[in-house]
Amino acid sequence: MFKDNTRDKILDTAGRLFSQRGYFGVSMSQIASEVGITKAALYYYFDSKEEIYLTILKNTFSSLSVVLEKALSSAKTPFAKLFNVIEAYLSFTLERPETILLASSEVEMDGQLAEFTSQARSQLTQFLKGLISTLGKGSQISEEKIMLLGSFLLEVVRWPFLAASNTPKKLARDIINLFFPKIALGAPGEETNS
Amino acid sequence: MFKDNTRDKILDTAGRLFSQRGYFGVSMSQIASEVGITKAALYYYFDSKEEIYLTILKNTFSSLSVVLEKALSSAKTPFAKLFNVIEAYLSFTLERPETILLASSEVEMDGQLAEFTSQARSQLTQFLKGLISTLGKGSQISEEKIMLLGSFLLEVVRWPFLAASNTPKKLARDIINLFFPKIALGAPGEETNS
DNA sequence: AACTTTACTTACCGATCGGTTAGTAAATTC
DNA sequence: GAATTTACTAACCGATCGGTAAGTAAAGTT
Repeated sequence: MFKDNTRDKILDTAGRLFSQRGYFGVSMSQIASEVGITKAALYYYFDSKEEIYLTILKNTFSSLSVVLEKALSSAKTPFAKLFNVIEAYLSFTLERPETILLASSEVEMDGQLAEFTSQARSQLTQFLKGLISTLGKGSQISEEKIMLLGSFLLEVVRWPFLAASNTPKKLARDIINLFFPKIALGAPGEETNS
Repeated sequence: MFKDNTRDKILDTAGRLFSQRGYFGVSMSQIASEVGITKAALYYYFDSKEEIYLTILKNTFSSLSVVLEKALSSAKTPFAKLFNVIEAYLSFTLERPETILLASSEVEMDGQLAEFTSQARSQLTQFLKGLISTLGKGSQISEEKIMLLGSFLLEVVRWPFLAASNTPKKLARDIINLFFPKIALGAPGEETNS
């Protein structure tokens, strides 16, 4: 489980620190000393502080999209897919608030960072909209609801008191019940095996 | 509308900068130069960077609580109160995302800051819970819903695409419809006069 | 008119910032 | 076993950080 590869250790440590103190709140020396190397060694693996940050973001979003695609294909009915995706999304984000938080962090981003995060965000929104549209035909689901659900999910990771007292499964159930009260969720169509 | 009082100008400018770049992303020199004074002048009005930050937070939360109390007393029926409070809250936060964002910003806060923000947050949650409990007797409203609504409202300010395409009034209506679908909101009991 | 207070500025402080340069012990390649 | 590559360290860079000390022009007080 723990990495002895230095590059990965840098990314893990930096990710944790960035999420706790923000991009500007973390110094290269801090990262280095927590990893147990010198600051110069960071520049052996990365060209700049920004590159470390960007790498963490990209890794996180690529893991997330794998998880979501897996959840999507692990069920048959549209509503079971939706439930699985929401649950997978919640599990992923609530287990690593550190990394997800980065994407919507305080940094008024320049150049690459801005481009990447806005693209990632709209990609996620698109994914959710597409998913919801597969089941929207029969049960009339308003555009407002979809926007609210999308926002809800994109930001859920910021709710520490929600995360603390609920499992992802329970949260997913509550959210589905709230947004789609017509569907009884006592026994969801499929169980994920994660 | 614009302030020529230097102290207020410092708070306005610093608030905007902090919300864009985070606490650590803003330097005292930046604040000073945007205000049009020297860095040393900041220390004539405030003892430290942290004091500026804290002052902004306190001012914002005290304005907010005034707004909420006013909304609460501007309607008679519980549901009209709820609607007015939600709308007032949305108006307030969506109009000044800069300042509200500070309270849940990236800073892993120490001492005073941590104490203040956690207290403010739980105060808001308590306010909402109290409000909802006044109407929860008749219409059964689950604890889950209340928690979700509280989270929703506390974090709504972070949804730029929601804020961009919706008025506070419309958003408030959508949220009420989502959380309390039984109540027809075509014509809310009272209109606020803000 | 002398004095004090207000609202700043200029110039500086040591510490830390992101980043670089030169070197080196150990492992790998040839 | 000589040469090269890997994975770093020690020492340093100019710039900027939060913060301070001393001074000052203007306004207010007595």
